[in-house]
Order: sequence, then C-alpha cells, then structure tokens
Amino acid sequence: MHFDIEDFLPYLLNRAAESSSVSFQKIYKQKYGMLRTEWRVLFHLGYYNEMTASMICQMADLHKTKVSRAVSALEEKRYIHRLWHDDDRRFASLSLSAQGRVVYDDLSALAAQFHNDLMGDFTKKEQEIFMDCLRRLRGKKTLS
Amino acid sequence: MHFDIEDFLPYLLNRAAESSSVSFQKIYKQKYGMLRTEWRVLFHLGYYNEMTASMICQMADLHKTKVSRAVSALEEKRYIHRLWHDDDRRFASLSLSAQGRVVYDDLSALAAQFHNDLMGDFTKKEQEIFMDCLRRLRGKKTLS
DNA sequence: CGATATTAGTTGAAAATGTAACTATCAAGC
DNA sequence: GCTTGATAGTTACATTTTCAACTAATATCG
Repeated sequence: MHFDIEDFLPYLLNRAAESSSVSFQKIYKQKYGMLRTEWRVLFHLGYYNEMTASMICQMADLHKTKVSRAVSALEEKRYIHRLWHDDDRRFASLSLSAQGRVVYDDLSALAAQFHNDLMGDFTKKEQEIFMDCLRRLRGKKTLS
Repeated sequence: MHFDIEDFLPYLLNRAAESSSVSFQKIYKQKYGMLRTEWRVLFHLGYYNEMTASMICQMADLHKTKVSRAVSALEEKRYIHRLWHDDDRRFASLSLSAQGRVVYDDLSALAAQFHNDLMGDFTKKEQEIFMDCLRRLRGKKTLS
C-alpha cells in the first residue's frame, strides 16, 4: 500500500490545525494572557453557561488534569466562578463571571470572524463537506 | 457575527488532528519507542531520502529545536546517519540507516493503511474535497 | 583583510503536558 | 453502619515543548 507523505491525513490535519490555532492563539494570548486550554474552557462555559469540569472534559476532549489547571488559572484571572454543589460536594458548577463574559463576547466575535476568514476561500458546498468530514472523523479510532 | 462552538474550525481541526494522531502514535511509540516529532522526521527522510535539518523544519512546519532533538534521538536509536558537509560545515545531510529504512518501510505501510481506514467512510468525491481544503488551509494566516 | 551580519544547528531554563497516584465524597451491598 | 468500589477533582513528578541565548561556520561589504 503506497504511502504518500503529502496526503497522509493525520499529518495534514495536524498542520492545518496547528496553523489555524497558532494564528488565533496570538489574539487571546496577547489580549487576555490565556493559554489554549484556557480559551477552550472559557468558550465552553460561555457557550453552555454552566458546566462541571468533567462535562468539559467529555465535550472538549480534554484530560481532566488539563481542565483542572485551566480552571484554576481562569479563576485566578477572575474570569469564572466555581460553585461547589451542596448535595454532592465532589463537583462544582463552573460559570463565567461578568468579566469573563465580556472576554468571551469579545473573543467569540473575533473567533467567528476568524472562522469566516478561514472558510472564505471555500464554496458553500466545499464548506459543508469539509466540516462534515471533520465531524465524522473526530472520535474515530482505527487500527486498534 | 455568530459564534457556533461546534463549527469553530480551529477547534474541529484540533480535535480531529489529535484524535487521529493519538491513535497512530500508539503504533510507533509501542513498536519503536518514537515520539511524534521523531516519526515526523523519520518519514520525511524516508520519503525524500536526504535532507538537512532546516529543510525538514520548513517542509514539516517544525521548529528547529524540535527537529534538532528529534534528530539526536533518532541518531541514538541508530535510525539515521548524519553527514556534515565538507564545503559548508554548518549543515549536515540526514538520511536513514539500513535499520531506519526497515522501520520506515514498516511504519509507512501501516500509515497508509491507517490513512485508508480513516478515509474509508468517505466517498471519493468527499475525500478529494476534504484533502483539498486541508491543503489550502495550511499556511493561511488570518486576522494578522 | 577585518568587521558585521546571516545561517545551521545546539543548549539550558522555564513553561506546559502527560501519567499515575492521591484526597475527598458519594453509592451499593451486606 | 461498615466495607468496597466508583466518581470528581487535585497534586506530584517525569517528559516534552517553547523561548531565548548560544556556538560555529559562512557571507557581505567596506
């Protein structure tokens, strides 16, 4: 079976992912001193309003230690609140603070714009297929 | 402008990239004790036969310190040779050793199979568009 | 030729990540 | 109620990565 380096999917995906992430990273890093994982947690909270850390782990495909550290960092920046449940004191509801909401509103607008810029070159049809492939790919594990 | 979390391209790309890379990583890690960057350098050398470190940096979108360390690791594993140029002693030609070639042949065959498994669900048309989008995306920098 | 600038690659320290072990809380079975 | 097992989240330590400073060799320009 022939191996073509420029077509190897994990490689192509990684380069495209890195390329797009690094450009957008500059924004949240410069403006708000956030790391990639922090931005990821922040936008989940901004979008879904209230989640526990483990919900974020599941939805965002992040390891719990990464989330734990991002949550601490975001709390220190005063971007989120953490409310420990009274009925089950193992877990806490996480939600954006007023300040965190401002940051989210700003960044999510920029993100939307960034997304559209990236997609701008593609036709509607291409966009659909592209996104669809990406979604179907995620979570797929082969050669197990 | 609306921000939809499940459609945000860098996020989708990252998850798809991570998901596919992590699965394949198990293979070269278990069989040959290689890191991701080492596998990346190895398959460039296997494919292009002879390159300098800085050529690899460019082509593979890797930072020179990462490549430098990967090259040292691969040399220690006896998978590559390093030949310092006589006419310009700043740089060295890197190439696979016989043993490295065996490893490359094995892994590239598995990689090709892995790639096909990943792509298996997509139609020919989808595959084309998908790959094309990925290639066009790479290197694109927006919001500068 | 000699000073300065570039380029290839390496190294060390700091930051981030991954892994495994840990605490604390709750659930289930007896 | 007590033991055993699961779950939420944190912490410690080892591994990787990043960033900036470095060496060494060559190129440029007076």
